[in-house]
Amino acid sequence: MPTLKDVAKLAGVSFKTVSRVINRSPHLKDEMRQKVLRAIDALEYRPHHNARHLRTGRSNVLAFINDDIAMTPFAGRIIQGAQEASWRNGMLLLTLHTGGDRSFERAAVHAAIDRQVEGIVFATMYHRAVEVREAAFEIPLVLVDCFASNGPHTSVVPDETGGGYAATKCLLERGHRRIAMINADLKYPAAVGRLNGYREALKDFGVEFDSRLIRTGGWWQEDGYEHAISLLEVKPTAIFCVSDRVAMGVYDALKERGLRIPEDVSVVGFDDQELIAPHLRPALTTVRVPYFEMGSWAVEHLAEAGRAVDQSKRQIVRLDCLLVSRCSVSKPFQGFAMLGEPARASRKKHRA
Amino acid sequence: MPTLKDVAKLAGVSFKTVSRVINRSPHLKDEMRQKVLRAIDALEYRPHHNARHLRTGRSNVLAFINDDIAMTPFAGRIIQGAQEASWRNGMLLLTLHTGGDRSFERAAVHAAIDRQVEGIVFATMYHRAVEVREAAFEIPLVLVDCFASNGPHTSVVPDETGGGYAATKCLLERGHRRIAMINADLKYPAAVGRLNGYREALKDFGVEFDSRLIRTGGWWQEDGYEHAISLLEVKPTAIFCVSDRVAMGVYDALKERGLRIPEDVSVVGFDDQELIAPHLRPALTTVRVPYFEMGSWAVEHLAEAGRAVDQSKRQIVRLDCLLVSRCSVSKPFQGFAMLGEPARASRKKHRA
DNA sequence: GTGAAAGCGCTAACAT
DNA sequence: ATGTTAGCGCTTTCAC
Repeated sequence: MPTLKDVAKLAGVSFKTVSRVINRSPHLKDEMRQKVLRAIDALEYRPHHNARHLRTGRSNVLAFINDDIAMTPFAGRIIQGAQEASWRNGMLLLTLHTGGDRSFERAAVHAAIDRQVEGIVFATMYHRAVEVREAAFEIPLVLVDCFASNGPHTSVVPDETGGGYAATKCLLERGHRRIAMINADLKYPAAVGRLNGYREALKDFGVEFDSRLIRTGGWWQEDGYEHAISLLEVKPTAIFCVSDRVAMGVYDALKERGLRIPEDVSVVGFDDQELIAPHLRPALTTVRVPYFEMGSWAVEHLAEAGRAVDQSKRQIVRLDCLLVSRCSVSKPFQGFAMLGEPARASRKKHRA
Repeated sequence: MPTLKDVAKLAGVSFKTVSRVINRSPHLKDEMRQKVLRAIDALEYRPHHNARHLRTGRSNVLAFINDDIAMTPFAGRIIQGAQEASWRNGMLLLTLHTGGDRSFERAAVHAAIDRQVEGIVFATMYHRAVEVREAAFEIPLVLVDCFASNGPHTSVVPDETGGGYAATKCLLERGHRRIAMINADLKYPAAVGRLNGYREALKDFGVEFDSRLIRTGGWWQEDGYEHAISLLEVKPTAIFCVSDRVAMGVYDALKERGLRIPEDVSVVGFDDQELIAPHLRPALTTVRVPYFEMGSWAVEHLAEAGRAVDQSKRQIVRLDCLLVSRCSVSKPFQGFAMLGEPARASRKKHRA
């Protein structure tokens, strides 16, 4: 690998002049610059990034640490956002995953710091509280899809409440009044936020909250299936699901009972999983979580922090969760009328 | 940040002695070592990794470059495998994604080389041929889930044929003879391999290949749905799907026609997507693709190459695709008998 | 405008 | 067994 000196020798200048060319120093004769540029080209010289770093103290590397990347396609979107933002800012990402192991988490942070990363992005695979280890205090840190349970730390999370509101509103606007919600356990911030959004929307439309329309459990297809079955007794005209996977289970249950979506029951999901939502029959109306944007926000924030080191103003930023309209929502029972079937009969079938 | 010299001063030794302690040099008095260790502890000294690298020429960093990480949960498994192997070998991973953009790919490789990575793992989100850019020739390279169309390069891919064989065999062993396959376009190596495996298994069981049982198209639920509908005319007792997503579509079609899985038709998928396969009703029997293992193999190979630099013996390694048995496969029509229904009637229903 | 010298934090080679 | 010197490839400071 050629070095500055090799280039200088070939160009017949001091090696400092080469350095000046590379760093675009303004005080340089043009002929000098051309000579050097030619030599650089000829040797295919590329600056030794780490040597530069040793001198300047800037590594231009960020660490991306996450608890588990393999189990969810979300992590990929966060990384992608972080990655693109890094690239824009001339930085690279050192990625580490901890598998959720606390002692490994500590080791990962240390490994990153030892590599002189300029900041750490810590992302979790679902929205939750995390305890920030002391080691991470040494350098700028941004939490993604999680927030610190101990002390203030900059963090970026989805606006779950806004998402729940958007999902419910789209149902209310179409005329639904008996809207069920299949939620996850309230120990999850996402579940709490989405329920709050649901209640707020109800209130704004003057619909009274009815706890009999609420189910609470897990995030999975199985949960959706079971709760949908039990919900049929309460005769909802629409079901808001806490996740796309729950919505999948709801689809199964509804179809099994001979109910059509959206003619008989409208369904809204949450997550906009590209592998699932657009490919269900009918394609699922759902809420998009801004994973990409969170990853990118985190890195942009870190890059800014590098310039103006004001880590003092720590904050929790909530990014919008937007509704993605597809085909699983319609007016209540409209489909029956359109098909020419007597609305009463279908109603009976549904509510039997 | 404290340096070697700070530690040396505190411990009252030369700074080279400290270096020796850190690098576990054998020739050291124990009292010396203790003194130094105490000073290191007191100052919370941590070696400056990049300075060390500058001297030794070893960065202990690998680049993980992939075309697109966000669109598939597979990428996460590859990264995870690569990551854990890196950690075992004292290395870290610099991740970059190219978004499939060729010029960006080039830039990414250069950025990685400029950071003095010791090797590159290049992974694709689905099994395919890639053209390796000249830039990548400079340092050790391993291709994951893809292979080089130009010249020999070490690469690790799934054994698609073995996977197709395993899926088909499990059906044949249960007594199925009319086994349909919903495949993807044959421009994909995965589709070719899985079809070959299907045919090999058929041959081993003395079953003649029947092209009317084959459908070719895309990877998605929609494809599965449409092909399943058209397949019902040919009365298969089992359907082998090229992907879990295709299997999802098949489930939809079968259920819509009142056919039960596996009682009326057995279904096998491919991919073992943890978000889908175990949560379908019934849980999907499928074939696991060794993403984790491929990622980890790539890094282990690179780490070995670092020790014994024998890049000459380039190779394509195929890793096993194993069957994951769940509930979507049974003997042909067995369910009808078990339910006490006359087998003939059910047969009629199915083949009508 | 250009060059010479110093040094970032560390390890390798040679002393002692 | 420990210390001294040199230098990895680069940028910064300060002469000229």
